[in-house]
Amino acid sequence: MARKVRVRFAPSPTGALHIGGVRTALYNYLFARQHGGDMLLRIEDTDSTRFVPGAEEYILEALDWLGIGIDEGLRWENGKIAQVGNHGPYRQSERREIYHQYVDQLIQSNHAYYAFDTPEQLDAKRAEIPNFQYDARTRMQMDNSLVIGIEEAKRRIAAGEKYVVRFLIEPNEDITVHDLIRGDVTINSSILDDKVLYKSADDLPTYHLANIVDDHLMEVSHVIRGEEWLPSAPLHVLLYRAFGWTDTMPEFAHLPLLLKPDGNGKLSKRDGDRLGFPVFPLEFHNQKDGSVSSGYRESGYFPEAVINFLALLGWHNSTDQEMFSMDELIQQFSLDRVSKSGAKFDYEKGKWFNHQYLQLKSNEELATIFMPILQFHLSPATCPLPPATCNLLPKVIGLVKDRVNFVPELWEQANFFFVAPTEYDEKSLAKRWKEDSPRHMTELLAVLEGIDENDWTTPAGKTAEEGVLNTVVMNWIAEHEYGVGIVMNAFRICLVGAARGPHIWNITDILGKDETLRRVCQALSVLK
RNA sequence: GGUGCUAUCGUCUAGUGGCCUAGGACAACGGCCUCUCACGCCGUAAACCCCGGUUCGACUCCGGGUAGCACUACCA
Repeated sequence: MARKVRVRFAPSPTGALHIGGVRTALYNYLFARQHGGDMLLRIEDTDSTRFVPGAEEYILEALDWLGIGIDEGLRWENGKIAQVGNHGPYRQSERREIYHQYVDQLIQSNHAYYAFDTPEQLDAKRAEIPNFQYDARTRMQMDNSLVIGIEEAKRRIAAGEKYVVRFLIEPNEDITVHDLIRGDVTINSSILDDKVLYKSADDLPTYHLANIVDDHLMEVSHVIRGEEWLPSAPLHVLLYRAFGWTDTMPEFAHLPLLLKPDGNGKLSKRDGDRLGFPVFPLEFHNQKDGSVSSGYRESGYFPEAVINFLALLGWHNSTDQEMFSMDELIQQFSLDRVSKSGAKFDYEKGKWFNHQYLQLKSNEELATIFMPILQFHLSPATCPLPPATCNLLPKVIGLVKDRVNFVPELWEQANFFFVAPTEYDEKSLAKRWKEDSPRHMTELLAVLEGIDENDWTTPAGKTAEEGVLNTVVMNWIAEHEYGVGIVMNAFRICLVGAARGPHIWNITDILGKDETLRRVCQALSVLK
């Protein structure tokens, strides 16, 4: 009896969604799709003090941008949050009554107890006793219902005293968790402390309780989450046992962590700032601390590239294939091909992926994306680009796209098509602008002037070398025994302002006769 | 400190006892192409953490070290 696959991604709205979280979401999504199951999204906002406004919207929008679809729970629809499914609500802060019931169940079955020790008292205890832990060895010295009795505890609660509910863990029991990626992991219950399950201060459970209750109620079949949860997995197993839900306990898979590109440790927001790359899918303006974090979307990444890059950070299909569409990933993804060790985040590889996907896009599609960027550079004011410029765009992009990784970089590669150079690159001049260059250019001007306007543009279907311009200019060069390189490079500097860019006749094609001549004259007047 | 997880080129990884003289990709370097800069193509350099054991044979299995990471909150 195969259970329907239901997985969940359950982020906390404490800030922007970290790229590691994105990968966790992606693996969950791939697994769900592959098995024809459901992908749920639940918000774990049980820490009221850490809530960041806008984080929820951010997470949902980011997943939507990346194409990680949500079948149930909270999702992004038409620019706002929508809730779907009949296991809701899907925000833990809206499930208080549900948790009350299960906390009571645990109290009544003696799997949990009330504790009144304040955070300050606990801190004092920890300062006083090295390695202090609230557990079987110490709980009878503490201020809880095990010591004072349940009646007295209830009296104090009724009197308004703050309390928590702790899980009572029996010591000296080996607990084995089967992990789909790592196999059996066994730990002894004595190292676990009596975890706080519920805090009356904000009338909310902690992660551990809420997580188990929700996964059970939402009929989650597989828990795929980060490795940081592995140490508490045995606690979760104990919780399933205490509730009597072992029959339907989900299977676990703990994913390796994403590590810093340099040095050691988990990848963090600070690494992105320090090394200059985004750690978040979308740009995020944190309303709580005022910080701004850069995002992959705003940096010019395609969602497909981010997905492909992330998918391969910890998973591999054992072939040499590198490029995977979402559909291919869904088809081929497998938890037992997920690596066990953490992966250092290699930003350079991410750029390469984006380069690949950019080459796959049509010039027209890229033109659409590039249009606003071009407009910004050309005329930051509102006036629309002239239609002639717009029509030219796909052709220009076709000439330069193979040399960029990101759409915004198109400007640096193609700016001279739209704006005549006013300055000339020092290095290029030093290397390519010779003593004879002014004379060459003056003569070239005359040669070009003699070419009929109708012969100017390379005919469709011909290569740049097959046009009239090439024939005429090459003949002229040969006739005077000028060096091809020396003339062409000087010419290029006149048109581009530097020794770079596509084939020269591709440039003259787009510039047209008038503009080409104008630029040579201009250069001649500036460069002596 | 305790507990757990992990360990192949700089990085992501392939490798499930003989196909390994350890494969691919990114990055690096060199060459080709060429009017330039790129792209592209070709090539070079680059790794099995250490010590034992099992075995005819170990990158692969076992044990022990070591190292890295995670967890050790009324955070998730």
